[in-house]
Amino acid sequence: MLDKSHKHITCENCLAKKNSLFKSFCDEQAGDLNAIKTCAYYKKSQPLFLEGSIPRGVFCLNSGKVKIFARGEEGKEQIIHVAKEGEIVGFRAMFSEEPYKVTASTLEESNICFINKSDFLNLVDTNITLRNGIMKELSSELANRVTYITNMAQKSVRGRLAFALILLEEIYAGELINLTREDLANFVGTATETLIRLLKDFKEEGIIQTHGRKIEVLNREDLLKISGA
Amino acid sequence: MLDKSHKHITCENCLAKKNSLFKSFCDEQAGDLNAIKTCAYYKKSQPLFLEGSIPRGVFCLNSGKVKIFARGEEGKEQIIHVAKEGEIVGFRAMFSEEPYKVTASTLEESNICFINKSDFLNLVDTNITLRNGIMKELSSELANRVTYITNMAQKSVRGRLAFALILLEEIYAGELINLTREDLANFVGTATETLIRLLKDFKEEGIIQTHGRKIEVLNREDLLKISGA
DNA sequence: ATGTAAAAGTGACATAAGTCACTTTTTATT
DNA sequence: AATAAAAAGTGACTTATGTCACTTTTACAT
Repeated sequence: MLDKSHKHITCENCLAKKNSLFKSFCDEQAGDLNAIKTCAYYKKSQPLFLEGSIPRGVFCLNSGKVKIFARGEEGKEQIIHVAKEGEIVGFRAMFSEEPYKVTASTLEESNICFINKSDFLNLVDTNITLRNGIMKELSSELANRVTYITNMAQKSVRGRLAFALILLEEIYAGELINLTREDLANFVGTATETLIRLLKDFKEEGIIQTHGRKIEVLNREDLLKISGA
Repeated sequence: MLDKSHKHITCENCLAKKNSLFKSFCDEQAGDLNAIKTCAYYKKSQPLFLEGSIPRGVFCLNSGKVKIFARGEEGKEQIIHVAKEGEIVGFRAMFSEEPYKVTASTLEESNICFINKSDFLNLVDTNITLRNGIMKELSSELANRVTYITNMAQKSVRGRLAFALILLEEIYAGELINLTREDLANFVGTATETLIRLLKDFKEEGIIQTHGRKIEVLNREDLLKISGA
């Protein structure tokens, strides 16, 4: 296998930049960013950081997918978010002086850059656009989580699965949804067996189709309806 | 009944200030704040703002309790937070250019001050301590919601009720918890009937005691154990 | 004080979803 | 290619929780 561990990504040419909090950066600013960031290749299932550890900086996803999860009392993972290229992971922890409350781990091979905490905070202090972007991002995540909580509290598992598939279809834009059944169950908040049975129902109803483990959404409208109920 | 509708609270003397985001404010700053804020008395069950409406400023609770809730598909309230004196309600919406995603409504009679959006944003722009406090607050709320989501997804209703009672005991510090059974059910995320039955169990187990509708926690340790499971 | 509406509480019943114990299939590794 | 290990999937069973249809109690307005 080709060793991609030292693949270099320059911020100026980063394809993910346009979807990121750094989208406002001009070439010069991107150059500055490039100078302070480091780059790393992650294999599938490698952690970026662990719950309980001390935050040292932020992770900027150039390619790949990363799951962010907490653990419930019995250690069961609760996946809070699946991050894709362009997203900055772990910036929340930069502003609270606390250890991580969640773990981040790659779902597939990924290229991920790292910006040191003090460099990042320095950037936030000096760049008003970036700062406003971050405050807006924090706010809108907070609003998203209200929906998330309401869904968890009020919807059936079937409804939550439908909602999760809609979200994941957007995250996997173009590609097929590629998660283990266990990860998907931990995102939806249910038992793996229940999840498999519900996926089977959706298949029989012609709403989705599977290609091995990968899931293709055939009828987004139906999912919306089911998620609404 | 005494008309309290024009009761004036000065920020300099505000008892809630020490628990608020303005705790760092010196007397002079408190005076400036006092000059821009307006004061209002709210009766029980009055809204501060409604889901879907345009945010015009923030609300600073001098006394009383306020519930913040979203509505699920069938219109069922999901209470996300119960705010108490000292808390600033609605500041999240100041940074996203979007309508409110939640409704805020008093749970009891309350004295609540209002700071206009532009004045508030101006304050945030010019006062670094306040701004850092807000970013920290946004971050820690985000972290809290991770726990909230995990609880909703993984705990039994009994466990969630135990957890909710622990939170509410802190919010109603000293006083007895005073919520309708419906509100409590909408906080826990369950049916009112189920909630009532579970409260009965807790009473029979000697974990809580009721005084009319008000709830007194007798054994916090047991609640912690139940919430853990 | 009294009537009315809202809230609290109870009972019976249905079922969505969890658990356990498996088998089968897929995926990696030597 | 063979083997082990992980993931996917199935079946049987239990139960926690929601729903509906009530009664009783509490709180408030006239």
